[in-house]
Amino acid sequence: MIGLADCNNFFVSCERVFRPELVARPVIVLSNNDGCAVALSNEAKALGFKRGDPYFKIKDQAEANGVYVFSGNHRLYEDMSGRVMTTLRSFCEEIEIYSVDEGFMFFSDSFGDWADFGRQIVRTVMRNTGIPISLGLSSTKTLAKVAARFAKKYPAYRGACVIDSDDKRRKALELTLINDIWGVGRRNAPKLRRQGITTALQLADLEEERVKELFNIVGHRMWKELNGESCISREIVPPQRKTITCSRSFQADIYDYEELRKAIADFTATVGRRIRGQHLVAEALEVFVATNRFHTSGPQYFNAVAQRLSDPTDDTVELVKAAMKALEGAYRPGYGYKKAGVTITRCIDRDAVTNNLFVDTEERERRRRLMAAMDRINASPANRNALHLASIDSPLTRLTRREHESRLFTTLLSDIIEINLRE
DNA sequence: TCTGGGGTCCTAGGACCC
DNA sequence: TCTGGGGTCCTAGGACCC
Repeated sequence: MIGLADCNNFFVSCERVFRPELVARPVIVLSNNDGCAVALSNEAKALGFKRGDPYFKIKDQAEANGVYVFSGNHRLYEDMSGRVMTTLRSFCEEIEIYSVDEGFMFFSDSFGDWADFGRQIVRTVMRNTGIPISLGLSSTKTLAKVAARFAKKYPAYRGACVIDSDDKRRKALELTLINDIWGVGRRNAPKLRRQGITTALQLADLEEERVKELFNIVGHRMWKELNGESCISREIVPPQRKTITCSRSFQADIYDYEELRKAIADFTATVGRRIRGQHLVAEALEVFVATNRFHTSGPQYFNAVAQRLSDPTDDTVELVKAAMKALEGAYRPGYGYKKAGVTITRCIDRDAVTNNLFVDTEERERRRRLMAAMDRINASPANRNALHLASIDSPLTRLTRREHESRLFTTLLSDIIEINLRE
């Protein structure tokens, strides 16, 4: 049996844990730079607000409706996610952390009443973390996803829905629209509809030969999964990252090259910290800059320039040097840049690197210790970025807007909630 | 004024090799 | 006049996911 545990309106639920008065009230969490709505409570959805709505367009209406608005506090959400996963792990042999708010659970033992067991998991996660989840249980990942949708949609399931017979499977697929299947996106849904396929059951009931004709191997895999044949692999140990990106939109367009250099250096320091945390080194990176794509009246410009590292490295100083070189290639004066970023495009395992014969190993070791010391000091929530390269000057925090940020309730001692006790 | 960020996989086509 | 066949690697773009 495979379970999919999905946190309900996750970012909103995280905020509500520490602001319980917001339960049953409309709440919206915004993306970076307070740009778009990315998480909405059911009450906010009922008012007509949608995921992806630009905040400046809905701001007035949100205020008029008494919607509580938050800037994204991702360090809080990451920590809450860890707590949820820990509880899930205590119920199954293996777990795959699929995203910040979803985990696949793998059970080898059989439990008599799966629905009952599922509800026990849901209740325990709520008790341990304060986060409401929906749990789907079935024989494949794709069917577990379908089940979780039902668990979320219909309160009668009390959080857990099980698809463990062919009858239930067919019924569930009949009620599932093609665009609600995991793996069918906005481009392929219309294609399927043109074939006369509107429900998941119609897709599942196609002849296998017909499926091979119509779709590529992704579609074929999906078809098997819908028919109960599990073929999407479990990823219990997270696979090694292939790319690592840090990019941001800015509050206001940047015209100044020096300002852009600082921002890129800051992004590079972030990917450097992350690459070291995962025991990887970079073989190549890429820097991109872009003007505001919504400003159709002004001149548009986008460019991305790649830069190889002669020696694979995880050293922020080396990475910043390479990024500055790439930026030189990408930058054109005269444009207002709205967005920029850095991607490590080739990550390889640190231990798999063949050392360059001519590298100064003593110097390299000193630098490694310097980076380790810097990471150690910066790791504490209270010291966030206390140490950084002089070229940076923390634009990441300076250049983006976050006017509704909540506190680090779970990781910073000075941010913990206060409770007033009255007689 | 104000429109997110970070990933993966698949496929087609070009470069290159023998 | 006549211009192969087969393979790998890399990259860009598309589609999808959260």
